[in-house]
Amino acid sequence: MTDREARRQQILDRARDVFARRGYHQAKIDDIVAAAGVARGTFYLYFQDKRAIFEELFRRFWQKIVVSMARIDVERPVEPQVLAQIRRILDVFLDDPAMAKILLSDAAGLDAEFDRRLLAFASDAAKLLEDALREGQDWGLVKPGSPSVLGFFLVGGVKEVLLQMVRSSMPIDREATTRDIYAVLARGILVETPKVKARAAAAGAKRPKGVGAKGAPKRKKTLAG
Amino acid sequence: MTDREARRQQILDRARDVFARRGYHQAKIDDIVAAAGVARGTFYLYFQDKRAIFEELFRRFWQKIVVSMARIDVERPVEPQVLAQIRRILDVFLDDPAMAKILLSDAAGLDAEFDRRLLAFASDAAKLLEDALREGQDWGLVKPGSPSVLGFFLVGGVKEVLLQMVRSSMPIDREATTRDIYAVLARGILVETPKVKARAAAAGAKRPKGVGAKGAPKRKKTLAG
DNA sequence: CGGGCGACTGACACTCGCGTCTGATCCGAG
DNA sequence: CTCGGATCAGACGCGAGTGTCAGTCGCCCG
Repeated sequence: MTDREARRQQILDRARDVFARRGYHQAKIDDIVAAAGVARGTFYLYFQDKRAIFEELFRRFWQKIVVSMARIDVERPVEPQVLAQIRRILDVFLDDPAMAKILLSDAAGLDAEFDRRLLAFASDAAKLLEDALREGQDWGLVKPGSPSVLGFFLVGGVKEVLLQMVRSSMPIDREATTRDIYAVLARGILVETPKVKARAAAAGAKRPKGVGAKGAPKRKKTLAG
Repeated sequence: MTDREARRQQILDRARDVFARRGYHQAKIDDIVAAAGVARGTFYLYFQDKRAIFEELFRRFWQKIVVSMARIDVERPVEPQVLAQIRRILDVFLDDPAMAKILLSDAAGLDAEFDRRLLAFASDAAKLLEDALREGQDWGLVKPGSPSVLGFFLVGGVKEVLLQMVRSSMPIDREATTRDIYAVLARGILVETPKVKARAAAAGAKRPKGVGAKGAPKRKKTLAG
């Protein structure tokens, strides 16, 4: 039956490409069978319908992600563990850009049932992350703040960075990106300065208070994703 | 013609609700006309097709966002400006949760043309934000790191927080959320500690290095969105 | 009063893509 | 060579959903 498995895999691979290129709704069965070089009927020999093949792709990639996860051991130095974790996630997504794009931009909005399942995943995982952050706060490793807000922020940040990287298909320095993300986690992006109440009216290149540049354009971007 | 405008607005409002509830693809013209209490034909008197009404909703909301934006003046204290900016964004989205949900989760993946336009928006805005961050780095206000990675991270973080808030429709403390987001921007989430190379093997509740709790579950959440 | 106008209606014809099915073809095993 | 299973090409029927169009209705104006 290794023959059958190979054929199945071939169709899966091509379907993945089509989904990534066109998006779920624009991807027609005809596109998939054409890309896979098989007849229409053959497709239905291996998969019940379009939804089923999409779910299988989704499930397989999800599995890779889950495997890449490791709990942080607070008894040991945390920084290298977190760096390694970030790097693993980057690798999983960037090694399969097509699936990454599908997961990050097409997965939502398929239908009510699929959305429901994603939401369920999301809320389970959010709760776990919340607990992890709360625990970190208890240990004094994580700063105060609503754990759920922090968690969503981190998750969203990583998602967006990955999505943009995959979309623009520009050259990616994974090592540098890992460090950048870690830097945000660890220290934020604004320079820490003593509480200088400097009203700083006049000119001169004296830096005012310790806060960052965040201009109008920023959120523009936000929504475009 | 105020009559005509009113009718148009009525259809727009109801369509917004339907899109928010069902998502773009699941929302049928029949759903919209039923919700608006008009006949099928009437809909086409006011809008060319489903795509057109969606674009109009999108365009209007986008306008509100653009208006809410203000450039950060580095000559004046930055912290209050950034806090106010975060708060304005929160207000725009949370005051119209239906549109927020549509924008944040249904906008991508409509079709090739719409995606293309979103990407254009995104890359323009990303470039502007990149410039802002780079400028901030020149001024010493923003820490080193790839401006584009930082920018995407921030944008993604804000998006995700908003999306989850809108989705779960739980009670929201806008003031506290504003502070939480600012805190991440300004200082990250991990507690800063001196470079203690503490290998810290044994037990004991001594805190190791200054890094945060980020466990396996986290990314699970990531993808679910 | 009646004729015309424009907003509105909803049944209808049409398109599109899905999933099935049929008969032909290919190929390895016996 | 022959048989049977897998595959092929593509025609087919079908249901969902769209956009249209002939017709209705209330209103105003002469």
